[in-house]
Amino acid sequence: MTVKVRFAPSPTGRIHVGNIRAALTNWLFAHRHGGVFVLRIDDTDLERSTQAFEDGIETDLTWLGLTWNERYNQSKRFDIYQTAAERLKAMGKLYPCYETGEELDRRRKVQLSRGQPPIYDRAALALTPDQIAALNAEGRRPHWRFKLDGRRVKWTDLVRGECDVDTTSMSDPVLIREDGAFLYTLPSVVDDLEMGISHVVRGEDHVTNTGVQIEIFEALGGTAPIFGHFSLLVGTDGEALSKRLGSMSIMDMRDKGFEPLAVTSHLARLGTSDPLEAMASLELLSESFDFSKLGRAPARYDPADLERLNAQVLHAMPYGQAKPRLEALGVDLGEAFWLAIRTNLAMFTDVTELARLVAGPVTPMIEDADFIAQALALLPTEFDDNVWSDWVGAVKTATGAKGKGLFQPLRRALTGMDHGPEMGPLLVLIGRERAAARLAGQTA
RNA sequence: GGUCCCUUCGUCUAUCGGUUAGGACACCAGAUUUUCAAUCUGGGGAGAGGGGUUCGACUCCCCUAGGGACUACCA
Repeated sequence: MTVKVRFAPSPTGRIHVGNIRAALTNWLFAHRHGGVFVLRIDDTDLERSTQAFEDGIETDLTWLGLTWNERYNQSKRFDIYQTAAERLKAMGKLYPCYETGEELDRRRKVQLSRGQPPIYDRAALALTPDQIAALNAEGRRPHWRFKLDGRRVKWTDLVRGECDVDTTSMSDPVLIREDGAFLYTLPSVVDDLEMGISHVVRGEDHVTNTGVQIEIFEALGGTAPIFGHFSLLVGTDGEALSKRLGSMSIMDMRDKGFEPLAVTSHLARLGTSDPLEAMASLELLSESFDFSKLGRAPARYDPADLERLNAQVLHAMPYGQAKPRLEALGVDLGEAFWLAIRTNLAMFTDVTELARLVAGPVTPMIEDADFIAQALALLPTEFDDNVWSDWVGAVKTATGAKGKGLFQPLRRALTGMDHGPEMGPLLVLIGRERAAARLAGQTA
């Protein structure tokens, strides 16, 4: 079976960790099976959808490397939905309702206060053709509801196994609004059918929808795709993540300087039985993807894990990949520099600080002037790869200092800091002239 | 109020009736002539609670507690 999946975001905001996880899971699954990944912009809500958010979705997906093979806008496909709606109307599966929003709201509250489930009572189904004609004559425009069969709809879910939803416990869903706008449900089903979507992979917040959607798939004479509902993410305290989602947009992560692979590795591995580690590419990530590895319990999203993964990505980043970015920051000090300092990076932009350690200016920290003076006198004239160990050995012999007492003052004098990259390669990069100046107490 | 799902080390998870309950990350300790990083070695650390079923339960059933989702003319 050819795998064809879709990511269908609505351009009503920037995408965040919650919905990018859906995009990622679909992408990984598609690539694992040589399938097709469709980007379907769900802009049926004309009022809330904006071009800027639509562009933002493309920017974010592209930044993460989640490229798409096909792309659609639902707002350009209304005629297709209209045709499907007419078919449903002809079958009597889609029926007009004239209650106002306030009315519906009031009824719901009454039901709730009586301890009853807030389900639509299907009053509109009792309307006679004459009544409907009268209502229309009054200028009232209906919204349209899909008449549920009222049965247990079953499917075998890729992550949840055997599932069923009892559609008798649900209201008939509104498919078309009073103003004629299509609500998400119908376009989603029609497009899945029309585009030949083989697998619908999404968060478990859609399991109830699946029940009604399968009924619509079948009403339209189609076969429902295979469904997979992964568990949602929660915060570090186990509370719903949705409350903090605003601060976790992909855009923010990019602005803060996180590596895209850290973000994707994190979201791909979280909640799975695979180790939470940074992968070198999305392809590698997709090779280990398997629905059977997904847990059913909500997983905790911990930003600290993202930071760790980000560091991992940096620590393994080859020079060729870093070079253009180093150039952009004006700190491309060569491959030896990159290899010497990359394991000390948490964020890529940390390189500017580390570059300063080499190129200056560094204000030395010197406590024991005599000791440093002795060290300066012993500084070799030839700076080869062994300069650090040769020099330190000589200083050790001359002063009797050892261990921390030996290394710490030298590091402080040379870098002005208590910690940093390994001194061996660093000293070579600093060079004799600057090293000597710093040991002499000068800022260099 | 109703429906559905979930609950194993701090975290993500393995286990699919009989295990010293395994791994990864984190943490702690040690090693690698200082620190940071990396690496290696070792260590502590778990079945939400209560009832059943069974020779035997983390595993099956019920109840309770906690968490999540859904219950829109949002998606």
